[in-house]
Amino acid sequence: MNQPAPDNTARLGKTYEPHQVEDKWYPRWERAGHFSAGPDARGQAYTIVIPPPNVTGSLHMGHALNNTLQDILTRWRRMKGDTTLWLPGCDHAGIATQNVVEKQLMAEGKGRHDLGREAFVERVWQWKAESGGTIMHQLRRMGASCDWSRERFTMDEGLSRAVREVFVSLYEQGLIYRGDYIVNWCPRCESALSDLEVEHVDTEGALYHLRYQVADGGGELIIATTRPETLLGDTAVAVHPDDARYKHLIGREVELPILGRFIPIIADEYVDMKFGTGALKVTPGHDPNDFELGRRHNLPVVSVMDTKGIMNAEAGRRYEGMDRRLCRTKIVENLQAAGLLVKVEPHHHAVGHCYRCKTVVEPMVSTQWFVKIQPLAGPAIQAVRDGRVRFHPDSWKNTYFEWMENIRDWCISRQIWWGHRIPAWHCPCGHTTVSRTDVSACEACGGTDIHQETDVLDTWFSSALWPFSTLGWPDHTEDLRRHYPTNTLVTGFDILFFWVARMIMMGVKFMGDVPFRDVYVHALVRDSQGQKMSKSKGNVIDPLTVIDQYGTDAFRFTLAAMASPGRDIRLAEDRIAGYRNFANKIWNAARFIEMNLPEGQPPTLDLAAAVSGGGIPERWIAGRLEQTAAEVNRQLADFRFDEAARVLYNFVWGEFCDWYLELSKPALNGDDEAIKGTTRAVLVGVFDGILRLLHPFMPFITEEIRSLLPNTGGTIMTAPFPEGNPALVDADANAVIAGLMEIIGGVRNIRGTMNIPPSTELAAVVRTASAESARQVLAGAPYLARLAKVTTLTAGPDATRPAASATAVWSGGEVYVPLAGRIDVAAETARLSAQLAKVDKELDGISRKLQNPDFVERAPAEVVDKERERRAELAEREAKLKESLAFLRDLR
RNA sequence: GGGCGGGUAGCUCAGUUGGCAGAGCGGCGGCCUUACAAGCCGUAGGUCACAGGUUCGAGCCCUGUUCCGCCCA
Repeated sequence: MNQPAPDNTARLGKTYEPHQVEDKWYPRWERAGHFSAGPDARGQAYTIVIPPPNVTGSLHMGHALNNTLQDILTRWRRMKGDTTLWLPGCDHAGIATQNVVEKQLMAEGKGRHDLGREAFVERVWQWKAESGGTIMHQLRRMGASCDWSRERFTMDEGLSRAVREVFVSLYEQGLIYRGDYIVNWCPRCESALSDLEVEHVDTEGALYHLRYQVADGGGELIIATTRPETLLGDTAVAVHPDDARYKHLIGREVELPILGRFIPIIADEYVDMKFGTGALKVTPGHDPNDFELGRRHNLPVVSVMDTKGIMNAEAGRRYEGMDRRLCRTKIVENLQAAGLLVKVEPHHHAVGHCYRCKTVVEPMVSTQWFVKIQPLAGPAIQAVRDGRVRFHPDSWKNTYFEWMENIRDWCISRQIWWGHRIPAWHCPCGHTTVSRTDVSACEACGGTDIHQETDVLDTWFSSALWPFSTLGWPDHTEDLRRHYPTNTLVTGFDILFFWVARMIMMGVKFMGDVPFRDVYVHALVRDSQGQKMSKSKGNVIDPLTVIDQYGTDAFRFTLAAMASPGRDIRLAEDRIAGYRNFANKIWNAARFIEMNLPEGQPPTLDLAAAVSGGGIPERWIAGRLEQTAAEVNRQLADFRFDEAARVLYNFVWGEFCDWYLELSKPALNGDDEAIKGTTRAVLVGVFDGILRLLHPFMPFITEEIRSLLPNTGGTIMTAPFPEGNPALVDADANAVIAGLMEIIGGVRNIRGTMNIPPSTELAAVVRTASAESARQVLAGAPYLARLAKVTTLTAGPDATRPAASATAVWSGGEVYVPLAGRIDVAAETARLSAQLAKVDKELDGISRKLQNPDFVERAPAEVVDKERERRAELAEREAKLKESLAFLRDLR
């Protein structure tokens, strides 16, 4: 400890300045190895794997919330003595990362094909080395206590080995297949997307009604479509088998406009008779539903676009080479000219967009790799049903079941270069060799003219393995043994399907156990208007700006306090300012304590011992600390970060600072050295408990203050977390303090409403229920003097009301404040009448309740007793108020 | 179209087996009180979206309506 400053001059500054403190502690913690789970086992393991952010990403509010909560859990469990591992790392984000580097190339006037695959991938690695993973550094500013020695990247050698093992193993078991199917295709990325990677955006489109001529003079058929340009790929028209309007046409043919091809009219129950005209054009090449329909009816598949969304030769000479959008315009014009366009109706529909680049997705048929998902989904559903994985809030399991039960096969191949290349080698003989190690010859024919599959895997394929691949799987490592299954996954609901569900499937499949026990699902952070933050809206608040402005601790506390389950967070800036003030409050409490410590002799830190020699306020505050500690533990165990934060805030500010610090002053300023000593000890002891309780939420300020005050040495990061010792809870002290608070409140109320300046000294006469109570009140004289400026105090069961006094009612009796010459009878009458009205209103309600025989008979006895007790209290209060009012009337 | 979540003080939000409607910010009045004016003391402010129902008792449970948001098709 530094030299204490002389004469009550504070060594600590008047306001808390977060920046140097933050810059100072983080590197110290990291250097000291406090973040590392270490190789040695100590206590039980507690493990969290980070939801790996994109390597291209930078910290946004979602990350800030997500990682604050993980850090609170991690720091809390670390202080409780667990071997905690919070494993950090990034995701290689295939399409996103490739886009970033392609943009760079574009600026140089080059495309990726100019470089070739190998050079391009090399370039991406180079980009990653230079600018990737900035978010990992930003997390440090959040105070995140990740074990950086175990940082992982999905493209690391080890994780890539895990990917290969899983791919080959699934392939060998027949759970991965390759085939021609219709998939979501992004013409800009020129790659397939999984169903999940398509964002449906409500769009104001149009429904075109087109006239098709039935062959052999059978009249005409009007079909309705939102995508007229795809008619070039139509291979049938479908109607519902029960549709009387069209029954007679089934089996005949229509002439496809423009191309003049003849296609059959088929019947299928898929057709919705109520939609449009009830006649559906069928384009198996460009619509997933039509594709299924086409399979059922053995229809040919015609693709009329290339991979960039440009019409191809199948579209006919007139349209070949046109962009699909232009083609739509042209074709509508041409149909109209030919008299084949019946009408155009406005139409709402959801249009699929690429979630990475927002391009309108084109369903296309191509050769892709798929995971057969049903056999994996079953056991993963079971794991949640059994409670082996629990969701918090619990209701998310419904969403999980809903999705898992309707899950479709997962398209895992992507036509990009950055990612895990599929370990399959194609041979001209037609055989494909899938292997854990690179091969140079076909396993079927031995031919060496083979080439590796050019597709890479969906990034989520590797993310799905994250909870075990990061721990060393497929090797049987010590980390894996100790830390799998991990304990808690903290994540946003937006990746529940992308990631959480797939991790459960893969964990159960390859590890034989779930990847985590608890999934805490947090909400979205919105702006103060409730809008989703987005760059295009310009309403993004940068977490780093917030940190600069208010400090990391205040920011973290805000996020924790607002993390109520099942509700989005509207980030209101004044809320952050409020918690910045809270940090300052804590700082000033430290300042006060520091000023009141004697030079060179730190007080004992044994709180229990100190309390036993302390006064009523000491016994009270120590007990309240323990109750608070118990509550905080309870709430954190239940993932109620908001409740834990609130309990702490209220205790620290509302009880410790507002009351106890004031109550400690008479002793600290007195002459009794023994009392001074115990008071100091309790002050420091309770405050140290507060710092430890707050540490998971506010790591920096708590460490800084603890280092400045007497303590048992070492970092607060590994100081024991208070569990709440019930033995220190003192009901008698609580009651005495509660009474004291009432009396002080009563005097303050009189002072405030009667406009008596705080500086005016008052006398008070307290009527009590007993001599014992009077003794306790009188013992509180120094507190009343300080907190209510009552300098003359008398108390007793028979205390009489002085003339011209204002009255306050407390549960033990009344408080009279003589105000000779000052009392405004009218004002005092009004004040008491207002109180009386309130009491009467409440009393009315309770009386009515108690007069209701049904309530008395049916409600639980303890509830009825409580109400009776309450009524007695109120009645007494009412009587006292009436008495005081009568007294005032007599004064007139 | 199907599903989920939400509507509580002027604003942002709590309200955990149904039993006294709360906090912060803002408002109003008073205070530089030897930790803190980013503070202290006091105080006002509510048809718990609407309509029914269950219950002795509903912000909470049930049904319907309405508005907002999200997910899926």
